[in-house]
Amino acid sequence: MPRRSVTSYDIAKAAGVSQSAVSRAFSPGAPIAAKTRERILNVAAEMGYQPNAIARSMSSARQDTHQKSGMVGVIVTRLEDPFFAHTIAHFSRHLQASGWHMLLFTVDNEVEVDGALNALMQYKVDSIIILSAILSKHMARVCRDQGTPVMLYNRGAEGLNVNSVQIENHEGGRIAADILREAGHERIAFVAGDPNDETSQGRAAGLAERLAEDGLEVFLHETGDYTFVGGREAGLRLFSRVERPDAVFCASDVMALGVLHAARHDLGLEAPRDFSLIGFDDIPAAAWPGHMLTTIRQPIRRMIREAVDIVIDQMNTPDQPPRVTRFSGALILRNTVRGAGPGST
Amino acid sequence: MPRRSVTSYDIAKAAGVSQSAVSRAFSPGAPIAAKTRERILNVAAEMGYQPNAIARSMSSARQDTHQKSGMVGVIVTRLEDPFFAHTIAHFSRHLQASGWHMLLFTVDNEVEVDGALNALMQYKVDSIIILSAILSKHMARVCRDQGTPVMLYNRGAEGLNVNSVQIENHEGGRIAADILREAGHERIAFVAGDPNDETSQGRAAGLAERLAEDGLEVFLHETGDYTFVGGREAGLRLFSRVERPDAVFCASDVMALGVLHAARHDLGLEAPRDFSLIGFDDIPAAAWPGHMLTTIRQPIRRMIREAVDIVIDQMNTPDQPPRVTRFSGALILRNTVRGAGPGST
DNA sequence: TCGGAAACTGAATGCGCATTCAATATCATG
DNA sequence: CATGATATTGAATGCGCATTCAGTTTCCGA
Repeated sequence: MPRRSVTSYDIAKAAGVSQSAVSRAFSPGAPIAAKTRERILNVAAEMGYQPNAIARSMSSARQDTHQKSGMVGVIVTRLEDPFFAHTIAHFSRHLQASGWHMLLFTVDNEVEVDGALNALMQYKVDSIIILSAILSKHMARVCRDQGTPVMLYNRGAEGLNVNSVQIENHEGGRIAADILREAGHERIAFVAGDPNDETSQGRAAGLAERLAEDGLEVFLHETGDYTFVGGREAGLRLFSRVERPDAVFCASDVMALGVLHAARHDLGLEAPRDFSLIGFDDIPAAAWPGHMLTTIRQPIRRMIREAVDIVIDQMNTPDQPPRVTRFSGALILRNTVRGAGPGST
Repeated sequence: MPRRSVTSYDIAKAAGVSQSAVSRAFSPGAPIAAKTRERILNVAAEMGYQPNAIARSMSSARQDTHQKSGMVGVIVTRLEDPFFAHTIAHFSRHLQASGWHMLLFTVDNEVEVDGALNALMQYKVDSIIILSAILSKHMARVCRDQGTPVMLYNRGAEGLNVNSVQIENHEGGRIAADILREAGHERIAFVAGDPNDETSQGRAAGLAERLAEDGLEVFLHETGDYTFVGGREAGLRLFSRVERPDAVFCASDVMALGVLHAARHDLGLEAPRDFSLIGFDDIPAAAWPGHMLTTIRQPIRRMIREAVDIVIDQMNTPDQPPRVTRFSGALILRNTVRGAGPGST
């Protein structure tokens, strides 16, 4: 049952005008008499006509720069993570509010990114946003050659010549170290997400640097895979040692909550009584009454607005140099660091 | 700087063949000599050519049924909710694994659905999946007329003539009521998500029905807006009454966790000592050691596989009658219901 | 009232690709 | 070696729309 959908020609015929007129009726700013436009729009509404976005994009290919598909490609890892879910939700809303649509890819490891990127290029998306994943030099070049702006969110862009918006990881690590040192801790452990990724490494480096200034070293290094379960296991390992850490800094809140639950419910240890704990991100669950996790907050609303603004700006006026923005995390004092409660500042 | 991207013509010229040949080289099953194809693919690889998905979709419009864009439109509400984040993550992976791409829309209320739907139709997506939102009769008709399969996930499709995959809400409510009655509870409160939506209502109805069989009524009705904060506030209201409920059934785990944290940390009440608590969904946080929430699990992997399978099947062979599938929730016994621990079955 | 500018309008064209159709090349048989 | 069958190939075409270009109409001022 080949049901062809209504096209601009059908409307043209019905309204007694040319196809061009119909097209113009739907193009803001196109030269067409107000009355004509209105009549056409009425007919179109009656017949349920909507311009075909695909065809639109096709025909715009003749234009100056390149095709405008109206779509922004977004590549994300670990969408099940509350932090990313929030991030995507915000991206989606912002993009939509500005009239852009989101073509979403989930990837499980950084190798898949290239595949997703390829698919995105095939769809001629007008720009690409990559969350927490690495971009190969090769694909960075390809995108640049195509004139497709790329935004690396939550990752740096050293030598890649693309945009980037991220939190100051190193600085965040320092802040955590600071408050922990102020509280008098000396055996400070670090729980990495993925020890090989830039994010974790930056936070660890900030911590180590600050400790070094006091002649200290990171007491123990653990890995929690950026998950609750991983954090919980890391916590179990950490606290089963003969010499236990007296404070733990986790590269993410989810892992910190894992440590907290492990300590409290598996081992009977309480923060901040028996140890201090700091997370990173400030996800909603960090503020739950039973957690009250002290953490470094990422200003994700501002960060996302910035990322979206940059990308939109570059879609509108191409060939701009890439922009790199870093945001500072803010220490959110709750109840998991000794002597540093919400009121104590 | 109008950088036109490489087209099939460029490859044709470089490989000394016609454009048709290039097209065929990229179409599995097309009549073309193996040697020719190989040569073309090599040239293409060298020149970084990838067929333009948009143009592909355009040209396929001449075919039998309708355009194939290779995209599935997904509309979601409350993406920040862990339950939906998980759901979307699974949808995304499944769809990708089968070679489909996901055009994602986030909507904040059910009115926006129509807008998103319109945008989706403009992009000629090959099918549409709607998560937890209502589809208007009008748009259902439009989609049907266009031949675009629609899947309502987490919502029924009474009188809409579209596909639907959802959990048995009513049955889930009964199961919750059952275990609570077995535990001897009599003052059972219900915390709705949105009291007007089908999901919440179904769960409430199941609860009420089962209680009625014992001559009981739902002790108190509260609303938690499907959020942690909403659940927490509902819990506070519930437990500040002179006559407190002795059990609470929440329409979602997030709200149940809100009730749990409120009871435990704001009021010093403990489950199951002072009251019993059951949630719905079985999100990861329900299993955290500090929560161990008894709940009704949604088999979301199976549900999503089913939803995706139906949709893909209908994209491949159009004009099938809509399918409706209901899944049963499973009671997951953890530690928030009196006398019904994990080992007690 | 008339000429010219400004405002509209329609015919024609191409975006990049898949497909049809006719032509050519290749092959297996008798 | 001839001949029909089969495998490949290229030229031409259209998908639905935006835009260019060449009219055609309308509006002003003189």
